[in-house]
Amino acid sequence: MSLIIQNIEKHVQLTAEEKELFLSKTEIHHYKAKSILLSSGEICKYSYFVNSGILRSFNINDNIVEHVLNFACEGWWIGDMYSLLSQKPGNLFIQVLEDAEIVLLSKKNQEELYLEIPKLERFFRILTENSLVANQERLMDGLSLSAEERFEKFCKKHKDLIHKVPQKQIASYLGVTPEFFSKMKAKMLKRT
Amino acid sequence: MSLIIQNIEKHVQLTAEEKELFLSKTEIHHYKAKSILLSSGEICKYSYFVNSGILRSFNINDNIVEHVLNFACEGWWIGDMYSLLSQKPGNLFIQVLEDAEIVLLSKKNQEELYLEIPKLERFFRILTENSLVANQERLMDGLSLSAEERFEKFCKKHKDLIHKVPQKQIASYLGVTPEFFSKMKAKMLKRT
DNA sequence: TTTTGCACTTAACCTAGATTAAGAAGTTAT
DNA sequence: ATAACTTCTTAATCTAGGTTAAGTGCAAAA
Repeated sequence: MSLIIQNIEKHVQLTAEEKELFLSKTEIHHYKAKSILLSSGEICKYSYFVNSGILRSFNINDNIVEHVLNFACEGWWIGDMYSLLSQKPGNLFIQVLEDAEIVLLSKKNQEELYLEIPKLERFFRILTENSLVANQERLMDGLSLSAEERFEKFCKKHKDLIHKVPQKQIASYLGVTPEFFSKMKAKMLKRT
Repeated sequence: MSLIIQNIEKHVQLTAEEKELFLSKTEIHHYKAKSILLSSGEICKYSYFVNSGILRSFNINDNIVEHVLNFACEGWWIGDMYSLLSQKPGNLFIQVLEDAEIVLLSKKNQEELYLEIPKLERFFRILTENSLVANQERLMDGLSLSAEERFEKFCKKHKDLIHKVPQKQIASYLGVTPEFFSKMKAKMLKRT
């Protein structure tokens, strides 16, 4: 059973025909590490589901400073929600960090599927709700926790990622510079 | 035509009967400024839609420090998404800042409505999507903008709120202390 | 009308985290 | 293997924003 169908069936049940229809509207692609799936200024045409590998979304400040919005690994969705919904040019990049197998679902097919399989409207509603809750928590953490506390929370939540992605990108996700992150990490280790 | 129906019809069209059914599943309440509609530790049972007045959601740190998550004025929805979805105790407060007329939609009724009027599944999906996009932008702003820049953005986006809510709460929303906010504001005025 | 209590300001001092710079260590390509 | 890059570390110095504290102005009790 494909990972993406399992993912959907966590929230809504599909018949065999519905599964087939769904899969017929997706494409599977393989990408090497460092590939860019979406660039700032482009219109996002797909939702990306990760079968294997690791992706990240980030934007680049006027300056040249990157800020990581999200990581996605096995079983996660990623995309530029703003651009995907508005069909206007976004300001996110989506990049492969570790060789990846990705399921692509185009916006057009997604909307057709909403009409053909209304249950999917529910699925994506729930997916978006969960994503919103996670984002709100991260927002509040940014307002109320120190960098150390945010890092500890990150470690608990993303054990797998810590040794797989360059730490400068974890620093960026947490909202600190790589230099400060390195210093902080050393201090935390010494304390243990 | 009631404000909440107008709000829904921005995204999906309802028949006269559907409108009636929807409204029959809501309650209208009036609250005085400072009322608390939801406290930390409680399970959130309603989505709140603001007909008039102003609400805010916030949490309180171990310390005693408040952090404003959101403001809601006329035509906006507010709630504790985490608690509402999980039906577990949340950590948000929801409070009235200016005398308000509020439409309450219980979780139970909302779920019944999804079955009775599947179009509403679409409506709430779109609502949640838009909310997620706004949250992601705020998150990125927190990572990449200075307090001044965040304040300028806030002013453009919420002209109405600036003179209606205590500025210590705007400070909190922006993630700075009231003292720093006051200093920053004075500096910005002098510069003009 | 006085008092109590917030909201706001100002100012001195403090610190988490940024910046700059330079070297060490690990990767990738040749 | 070696060159060329990138990531990570360390350290000195700097600053946006926090903390503490005292004072002002104003609205709601009493």
